[in-house]
Amino acid sequence: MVELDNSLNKTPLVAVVGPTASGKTKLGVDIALKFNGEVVSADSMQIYLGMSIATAKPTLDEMRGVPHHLIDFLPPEQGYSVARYVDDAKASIADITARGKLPVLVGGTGLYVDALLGGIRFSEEPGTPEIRAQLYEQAAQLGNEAMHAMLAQIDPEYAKGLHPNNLGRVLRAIELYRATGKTMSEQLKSSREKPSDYAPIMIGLSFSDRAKLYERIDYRVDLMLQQGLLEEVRAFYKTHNPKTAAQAIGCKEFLSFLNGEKTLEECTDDLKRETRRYAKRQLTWFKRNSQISWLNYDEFDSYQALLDKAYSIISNGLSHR
RNA sequence: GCCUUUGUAGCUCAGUUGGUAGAGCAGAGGACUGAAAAUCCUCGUGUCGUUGGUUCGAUUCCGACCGAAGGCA
Repeated sequence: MVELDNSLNKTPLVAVVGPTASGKTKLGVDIALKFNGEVVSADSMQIYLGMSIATAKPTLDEMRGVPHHLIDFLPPEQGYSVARYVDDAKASIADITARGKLPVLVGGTGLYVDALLGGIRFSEEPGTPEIRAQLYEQAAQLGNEAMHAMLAQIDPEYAKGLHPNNLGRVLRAIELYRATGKTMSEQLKSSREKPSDYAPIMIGLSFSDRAKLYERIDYRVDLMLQQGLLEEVRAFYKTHNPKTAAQAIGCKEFLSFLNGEKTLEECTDDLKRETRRYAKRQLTWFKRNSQISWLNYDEFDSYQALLDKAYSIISNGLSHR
């Protein structure tokens, strides 16, 4: 099959990305309302049932009647993965598009967004917990350096770019090789052989003054506490034994308060700090993506002005496809 | 008012037996392919409160002043 102009074959969609607390939820809904769209979340924590305050899930009010996909559907006991996300999101997008509506991807999990929009094809092998467990055991005995050296035997190119302390990734690369005979370097190459199915219009939301974003984060954490974050966390641990979901910021920080190890104030400060750091990591991730049109709140007179700019970027983008 | 302690990086504090200084935290930058709100790497020059004095040389010793904390009146 020959593709004359692959933009013609691609599915248009809007993606709203950016750091936590930058206002993606609101903007996403506004865009969906304006362009007859539905929201597809790209958030590795909002997929889970429960922990609604901690993960800042949109409330029914905030959704304003716009259907939201990939939110609040998985029991916290279950693990999840990028590969599964890509499958799930593809299905949602196909469904939305088939009904003649515009998919609006909204979320801050950079890996999920890029894997989906970049058309990355993951290995067929769905992850092998036995091999992984065995490797971790081995690592506990031999140490990080030894495991890194082991990887260097298998895949020197990939090992070169990895610090030995980044154990998770060292072991994942060994695991992949043992399970499939394929090195991570080979996997990285083959994952990008096919072009993406999507023609995204990407909007990044942030602040040119980092301190402003941090103020918003602090404010939002205080708000979460007023909304009953602590009760939510307490109840969550009582009824669940979460795996991935336990990594959620806003969850793990309060554990030491519930244990009596720290005061509520200390935990709240921890939560704010961790959220700020998370926001910074998100910015680092998205900054390198040249497809993103950035809109900085503090460069607009009002939210409406920012919204108008977003609308015009999208209208423009859609008419060129 | 007097006495004591104290004033060093955004914060908490080390330190220099006199040769202009370093930790933790905060913060910044970066990586990222099946746990990603995770995981990991790199980054420390600041009128050593101000001002005089002693000294070849003072952030370090001495004096005064200013600020802070405590004590006595």
